[in-house]
Amino acid sequence: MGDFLFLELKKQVESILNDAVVSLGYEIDSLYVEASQHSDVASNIAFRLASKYRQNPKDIAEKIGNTAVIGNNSYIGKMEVTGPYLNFWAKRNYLDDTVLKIRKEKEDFASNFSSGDIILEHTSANPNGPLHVGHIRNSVIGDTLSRVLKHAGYNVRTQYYVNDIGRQIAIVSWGLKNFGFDESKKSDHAIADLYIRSNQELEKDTFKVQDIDRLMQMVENGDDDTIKIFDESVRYSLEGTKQTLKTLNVSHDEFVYESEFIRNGSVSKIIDELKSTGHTEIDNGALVVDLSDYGFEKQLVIQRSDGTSLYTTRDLSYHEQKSAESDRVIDILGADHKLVSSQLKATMNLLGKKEPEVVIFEFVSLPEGSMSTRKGKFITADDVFDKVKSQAYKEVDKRRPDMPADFKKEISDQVGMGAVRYDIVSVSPEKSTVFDWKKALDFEKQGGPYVQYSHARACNILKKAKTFWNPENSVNPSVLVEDDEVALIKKMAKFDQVIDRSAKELKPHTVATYARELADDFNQFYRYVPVNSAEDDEVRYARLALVDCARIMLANTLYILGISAPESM
RNA sequence: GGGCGUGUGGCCUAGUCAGGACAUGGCGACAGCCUCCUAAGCUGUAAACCAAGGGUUCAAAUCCCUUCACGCCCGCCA
Repeated sequence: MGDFLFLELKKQVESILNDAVVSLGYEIDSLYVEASQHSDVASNIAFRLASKYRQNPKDIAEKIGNTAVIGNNSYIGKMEVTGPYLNFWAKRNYLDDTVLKIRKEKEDFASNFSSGDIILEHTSANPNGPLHVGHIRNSVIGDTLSRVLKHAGYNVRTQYYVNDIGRQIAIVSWGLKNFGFDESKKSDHAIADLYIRSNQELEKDTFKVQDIDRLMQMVENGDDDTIKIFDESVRYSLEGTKQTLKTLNVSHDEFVYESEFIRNGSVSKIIDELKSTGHTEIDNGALVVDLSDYGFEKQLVIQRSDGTSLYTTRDLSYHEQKSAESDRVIDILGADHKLVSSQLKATMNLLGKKEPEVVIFEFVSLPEGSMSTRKGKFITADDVFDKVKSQAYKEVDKRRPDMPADFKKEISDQVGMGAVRYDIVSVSPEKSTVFDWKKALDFEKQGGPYVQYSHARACNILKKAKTFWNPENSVNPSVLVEDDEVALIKKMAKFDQVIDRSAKELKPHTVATYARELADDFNQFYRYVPVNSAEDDEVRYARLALVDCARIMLANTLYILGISAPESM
């Protein structure tokens, strides 16, 4: 029947509609088949044909309804014409196949339908301090997206681009030389202290700014001692960042260092390539690229008048490398990169290279304004995680007072981080948000913990059935006829569409919405349909199989969201 | 000044790109439910005509125009 369920059903409806439309002599570009609240799938194609052919949409819908032929060997059970709408319902075998398929394929259900190599860059925060609540929006979006794309079948490599050569690292290194390193603190926090303190010093005494310029020149000229201290600064900062990301359940396959591109000659290579396009010129001693063909009024500076390279230039080299090593390049970037990323895309295009697909997310600000590492105005991710986890501990303690402390600790860590990740990923990236402690610590209903709880409930039912039911036993899914059972099965069947769309549109938040809906349907079922106490054996076993399917799907959805799925909580 | 993004019940939010059948869900409020599988659950009530105004269309939260508000950005920082 194909690899899909909902998508297969949709395809079949499109197919019979297309046959009907063609045989009636109409021409149309799309069949407008979508999921509907009135049926399983519906089409409003009659409206489109009505305006095109100047006929009554109801008549057209009627004609199509009379012409369309539903094959026996399909998922479509019923077609109904409701005024101008064409409604379709799935047949029983659609539900049965869904249950059987999930039981058979488990976490591989609706996966591996795409292929190709993707390099996905995310987080890439400057190594001059700890990650703050804005950075982790990048991490969560990037990590979730990489999980979605992997499930879809892509070979995804995630990269963190380390800016180890910029001005702010020079400032940190200057501070490290002058003030020393505070061993008592988490390394990235100690680096932030140095960065903030150094900035204050530099503001007071502009003479010292020359020190920074000198450090930058020395590092670009390959001075060993300077490189060493830069590396040390970066290593300290990154060490802390990696810990933070680990707590968030985020990991990168590779860390790519910006300085590499200067030292291995790629930067000078790309400058030559740009020159040979004929679109560069010298402006006040600096080398600039003319992007007016791409609608940019201002020229892009790629080399300073003192001959040193800029971030932009090194980023071009980095993208040249990514472009060569993969089929698709995806960047997750904050809203402040909108302009530079479109300039980068234009320049890549000018060079005749693959452009990155850029996912932009809007800013996270504080109630008192935007964050700034330099001014020390930020809330660190570590701080949020700690507070959320201890709040979660209180919640667990309240509900499961008799459980041992290590259970409470483990569950509260999972629930706390689940709440954080869900909270971040569930809002679409293009919305700017304001961080609010009260909201962060309030485990609002129907967030991460809600989905986790639904999963734990499913596990609990199965645990209770262990003595008399084996998940490997074959069952007859056709006895699952209650409304709540059918609704749950249909929701699970739609997983293929969710992954497909999320991967195509690079929108991770749709998976969060789906997770919530799936949990809704499961809880509904849980409330109204008895499983272990069902009177009939065949029914009980089929329901256990359904619970097992729900367990698999909830766990899988949580996995894609990077949230752990506790069996008990 | 210009560019990009956002504006949905008291608060947060889905839906907007591919216009259609009663605008999604939560928080908060109010009223209930321990129903045998964990009440981090479930049920019900009140509450938005989708920033404002115009336009296109048989049909607009969704497309176009204008205005307002907020956020981000605008060449030798990263």
